[in-house]
Amino acid sequence: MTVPTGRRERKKAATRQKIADTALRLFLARGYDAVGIREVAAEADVAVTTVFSHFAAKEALVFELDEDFEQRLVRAVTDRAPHEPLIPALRQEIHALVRHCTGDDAAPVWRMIVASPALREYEESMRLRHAESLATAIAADLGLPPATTSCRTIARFVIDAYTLAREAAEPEAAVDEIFQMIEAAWAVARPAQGTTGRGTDRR
Amino acid sequence: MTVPTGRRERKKAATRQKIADTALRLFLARGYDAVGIREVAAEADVAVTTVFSHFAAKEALVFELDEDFEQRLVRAVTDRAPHEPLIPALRQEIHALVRHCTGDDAAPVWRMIVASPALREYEESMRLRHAESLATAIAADLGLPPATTSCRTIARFVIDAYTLAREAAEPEAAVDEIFQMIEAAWAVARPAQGTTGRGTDRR
DNA sequence: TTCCAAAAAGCTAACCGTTAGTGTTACGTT
DNA sequence: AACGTAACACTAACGGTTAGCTTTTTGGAA
Repeated sequence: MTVPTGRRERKKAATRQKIADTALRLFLARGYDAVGIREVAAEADVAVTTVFSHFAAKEALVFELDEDFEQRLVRAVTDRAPHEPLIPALRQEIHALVRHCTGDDAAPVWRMIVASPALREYEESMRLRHAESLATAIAADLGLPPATTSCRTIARFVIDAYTLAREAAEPEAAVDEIFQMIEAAWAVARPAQGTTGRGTDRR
Repeated sequence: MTVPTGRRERKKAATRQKIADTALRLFLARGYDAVGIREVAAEADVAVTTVFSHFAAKEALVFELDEDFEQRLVRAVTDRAPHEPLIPALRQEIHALVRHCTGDDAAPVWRMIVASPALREYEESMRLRHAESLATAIAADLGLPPATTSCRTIARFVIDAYTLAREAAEPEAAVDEIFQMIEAAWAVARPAQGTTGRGTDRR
């Protein structure tokens, strides 16, 4: 039972990386829609089925780097310091995420995403799944049932903030502006807080 | 230059209707994913290309009835009585829309949509387009530039309200709950109102 | 009435993303 | 050394979608 980096796992990771790199290179060079899966597979010297055994869909090749988005948001809720209120913690995390994807190194990829309707649609759908995870984390943190409406609402508002801020002329200012609105919305939501949560009122 | 209902337009509309009816009937009978476009075309006695000349995609066959959703939201903003505030007008419209799609007659269609990931994804993407239209209408109503962040934010919140309320245990109550949050968010947004709008402050 | 331009519909044939089915190779374990 | 299995390859297909081209229908002009 050798646990760490076996050759098999290394080879698998290498293949995956090779596919992702090849795909991104071709996409950036000639446009996402102009490059087919068969071509990516040929250029990476793998079979088409191998591509789909590593990535769920063609769009997923582009969002490979974006993997930890969901975890970061959830952790911003669960791992925050005691007595730290919820919304500011999320605001800080969204700030970091927006800053990251508007940086110069990520700009070409982002331009490609905006240019392709298929990629935009895929991302939106992905973000909605993230919103569900975030809602669950928030509800758990407050000791509320997982599908509480106010928690789901705030979670979606936070995702909206991320999406809208990126498209704004001044992303950083937009984050603050939208989070002022979210803060106000959360203040009036006041979900009945349970007793199995973290115990201290730091909403 | 005969303007109104020529025979040509009537026949075209009839063909379109026949396709939509056939498709919905087959989808409800055997499941959305189990019925292919070629089968819908054969059953409606038209060519496959004719189906796609009337509907942009397979999913659009299901949302044919939902066509005026966008217009209703926009009109809720533009056609409201003078001095009537914005958010309550939207709340009322969302109430009506939620009531409509949770009614008994629409229930089977709705169940089908929820059961199919492809349809869910398509609907979300559609709603986002609606949010953009709504944002533009709100901005125009206030005499603001079309892409004002606070207007886009509120528009997305309103769409979120529609989506979340439909999935809540008590949809009507959820609409009111979420709109309390939206009202608070809008109150702090306070976008600088221009002078070319409708002139009266009835935000 | 006759004829023409254009809209609507049809047919064929393909493209593209994706998957099922079926091997084959290479690795980790015993 | 032998075995089980994970990774990958190959073929062939399926379903949604579109391009290219022909045929039919229709509204209006000559």
